[in-house]
Amino acid sequence: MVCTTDDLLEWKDFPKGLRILLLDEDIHSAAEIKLKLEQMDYIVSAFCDENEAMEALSNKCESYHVAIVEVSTGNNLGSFKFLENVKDLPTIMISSTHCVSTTMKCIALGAAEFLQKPLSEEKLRNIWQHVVHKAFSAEEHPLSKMLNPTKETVSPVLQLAVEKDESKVQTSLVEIEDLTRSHELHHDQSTASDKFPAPSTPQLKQSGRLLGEGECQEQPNFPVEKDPMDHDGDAKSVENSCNISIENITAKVDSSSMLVNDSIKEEGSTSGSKSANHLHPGQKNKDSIISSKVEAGNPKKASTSHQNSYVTRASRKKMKVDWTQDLHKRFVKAVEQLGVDQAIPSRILELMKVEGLTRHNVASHLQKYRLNRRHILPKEEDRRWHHPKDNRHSTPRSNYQQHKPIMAYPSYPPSSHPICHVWGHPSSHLTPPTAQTWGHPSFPTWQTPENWQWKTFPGMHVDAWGCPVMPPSQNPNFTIPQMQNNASAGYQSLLDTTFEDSSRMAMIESNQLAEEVIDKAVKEAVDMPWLPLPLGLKPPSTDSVLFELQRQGISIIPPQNRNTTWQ
DNA sequence: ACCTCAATAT
DNA sequence: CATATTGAGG
Repeated sequence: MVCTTDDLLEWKDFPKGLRILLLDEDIHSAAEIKLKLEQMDYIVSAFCDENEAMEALSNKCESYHVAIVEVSTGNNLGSFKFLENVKDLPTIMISSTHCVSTTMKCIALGAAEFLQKPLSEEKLRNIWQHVVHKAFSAEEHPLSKMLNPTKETVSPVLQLAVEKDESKVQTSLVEIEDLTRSHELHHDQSTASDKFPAPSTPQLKQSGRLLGEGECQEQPNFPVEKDPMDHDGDAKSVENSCNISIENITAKVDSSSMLVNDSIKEEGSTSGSKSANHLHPGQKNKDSIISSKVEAGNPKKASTSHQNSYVTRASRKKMKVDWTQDLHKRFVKAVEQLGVDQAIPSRILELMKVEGLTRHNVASHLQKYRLNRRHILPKEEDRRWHHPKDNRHSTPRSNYQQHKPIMAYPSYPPSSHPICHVWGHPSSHLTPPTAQTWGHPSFPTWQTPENWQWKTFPGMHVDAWGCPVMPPSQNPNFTIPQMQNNASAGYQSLLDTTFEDSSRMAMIESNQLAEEVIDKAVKEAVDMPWLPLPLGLKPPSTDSVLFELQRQGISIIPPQNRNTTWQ
């Protein structure tokens, strides 16, 4: 995004000073257009050579707000190339010939608009709208892309007068007309908002979630992300960055939804608005707008930001984040990347790279996530640890085990490669065939009960909410004897002090990871006796185990073990 | 400033 | 009833 909404809000006489990159092979045409644009107080850099233009772009990436590119009959390729390379920039294609297919192609490639020469002043005057559009849709509200741009962009304005009644929208549109006119006189921030809807940028995003929240048995989980590249983890990120946005977040909003919310977050909130909110908890949400109150309570702020006040305040509507499969996948990925115990909302948020998602959303989700883990893991633990037979032999330590593990996280080092996810961590070669992960009929949406159950299987890497990596169809009861005898055995020597009765270990529904868990726990207990025992243990990922083993100087792990283990 | 937990809303 | 959001406390 070249221009943020904040930028816009602080932009005094907005369209003026907009920096335009103009690319037209015809030097005369270029000069002509440049002149016109400059008459409107735009700042124009004209280029006749696309390479020069692109170079200029790369040199000072951020210094253009919009690009105007001529697509001449002879030079389609160059223009397209340029277009594809500047996706960040709202780009307006111009041409003297009218060709539908060319137009379509341009639009498909991300052009904001296609204008036919000659360019009237009318046409040129409004190009700033694309900047605004970009700013809004790209930055603050990726969500908006799935809504009708017009309606939604208008909404902040409408909110001044309208609650949530669609019918009133019509009437309010009139008001907007007025605003539009008045803005011509003095451009203030209202400009941004009232004219915003204007650009008729086609929305090519075809995906979007059509399904409400109903059953939708079909193939709800078919990766809504049309992004087949996703599986490569990160990397990739063409010019589109790897951020996901709209498609994967579904916000249920009423007509007057969000806009620029985020101004709320940092400065906007301050003490003023916040206290205002708190003072009247009674009416906190509902449909009431709190704008006036806020400004009253905070005169200073009001004065400086009154123009954007409605932009800021109008967004007070809550939007509900629908944690789709993909979102959740990202979430889990992030959490694992950080290490379950070190995963904090802000970091997760960063890693997820989902625009429009707030820290609160993540925190909330994290809360649930942890809750579920705690819920499921102790049960697992109980099953494993609470073998009545052994009570007699129990050392103080093992007595400890009887306490219900409440705190959750073992502190094994974060694994750089999460092993497998239920819904697939496609980058992992260990991932089961895709048919078994997501997209398969037997694995419907993550919201469906099946997926939401915290089934765990011994030895499986615990994903998401403590779900096993493997689809249930796989034999859940497999065991891995080898590990016990090899690495684990050596490893165990470190632990003898604590677990003298290895017979008990054998009894434990022997699977490798259970062993590892124990080993790990005991090791920590041994290493750091002053700390309370790690509670709520879960099977560590293979990576972390290997890491630990290596750290201990044990690097002899027959490769076939891993294969058999995870196969 | 942020994280967590608990309460509350949808 | 489950899940998301809001609010308060650490």
